[in-house]
Amino acid sequence: MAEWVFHVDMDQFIAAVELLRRPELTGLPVVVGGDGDPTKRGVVSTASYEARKYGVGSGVALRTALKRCPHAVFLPVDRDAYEAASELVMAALRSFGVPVEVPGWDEAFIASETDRPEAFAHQIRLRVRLATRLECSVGIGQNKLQAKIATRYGKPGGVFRLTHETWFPILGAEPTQALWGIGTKTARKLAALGIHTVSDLAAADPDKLARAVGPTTGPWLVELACGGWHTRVSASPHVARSRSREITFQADIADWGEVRRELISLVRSLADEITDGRRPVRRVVVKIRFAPFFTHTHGHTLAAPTLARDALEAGALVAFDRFTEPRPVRLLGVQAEFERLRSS
DNA sequence: TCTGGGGTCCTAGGACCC
DNA sequence: TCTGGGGTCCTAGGACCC
Repeated sequence: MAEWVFHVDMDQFIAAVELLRRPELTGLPVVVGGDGDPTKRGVVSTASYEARKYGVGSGVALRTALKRCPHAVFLPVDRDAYEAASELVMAALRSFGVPVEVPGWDEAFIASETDRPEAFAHQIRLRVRLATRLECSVGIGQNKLQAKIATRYGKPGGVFRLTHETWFPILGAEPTQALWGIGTKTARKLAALGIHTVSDLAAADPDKLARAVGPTTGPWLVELACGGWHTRVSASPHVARSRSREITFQADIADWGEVRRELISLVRSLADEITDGRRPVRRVVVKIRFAPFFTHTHGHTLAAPTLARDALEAGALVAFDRFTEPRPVRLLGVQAEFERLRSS
């Protein structure tokens, strides 16, 4: 039997969870984001397929979404509800007794040996639906990259297979941004080198790309374009590197004393979240986005790794005091980096 | 398109050491 | 006495993803 990788991706996950408890909204354009008030600063987390017809998708500003689709139903983000739904989905996937890797709330990779991958994919969809009443799409591939990209072609509610043989016929003429890991910035850099399509990138010289985008990233991009991605599906639990809290103010804050008070409150709430027996924090980083929209960070490495609230607060203030230009602040964030586990 | 919140990994330059 | 080369860590920023 052959080894296949399956990528399970929930359809309009957040919107679908909301529709489960508000069935009367089914068929309407539903937009989930921020605190549900589309006149405030914030972006769309997920829009229902009905709303997407109006150009409202993930990442669009709520105010823009309101203009494009004024009759949409706007709902606040309810993290706890999505995490609970996600747990049910992942439990259903693990019930197959094969390795399940969970890179995000609404998606998972599964490795399994089978000669009938489509049949297994349909089994996955059935089991998820029975456990959660939610729909998903399943991509099938010979590695994680192929499976991940295949899902896109299966959406919504379908199954699609992508292999070494079909990779270039299906993706070769697509723009480089079709690949997972290439965004607008990298696509633009590649275009400047005359690389526009996946096929162009697959044929590019890795050394030349290394000089353009970095020693690791360059050769990796070529490998991506060839449809290779040689990492195994790993069922081992995710070990967090960091934990952060950030807040975008509804109006920019010009009073530096107020920014400082907001920081203290942020770092205290962050400390409360991470004191439950995790690894100690070795470094605290403060992030400030100034008006109109440029971001700076300053960090402070603690004298010794700790989970003590006072030490985290003091560390955050040391980092904060390295910001010397008091300009109006749009966003304030604080990040705790955990002590790294020593390998070997 | 006036741009959230929570993450991850990579890059490049400087410090520091031998 | 004006100066090599390699390794590694730290730091800030960039890019990307969901």
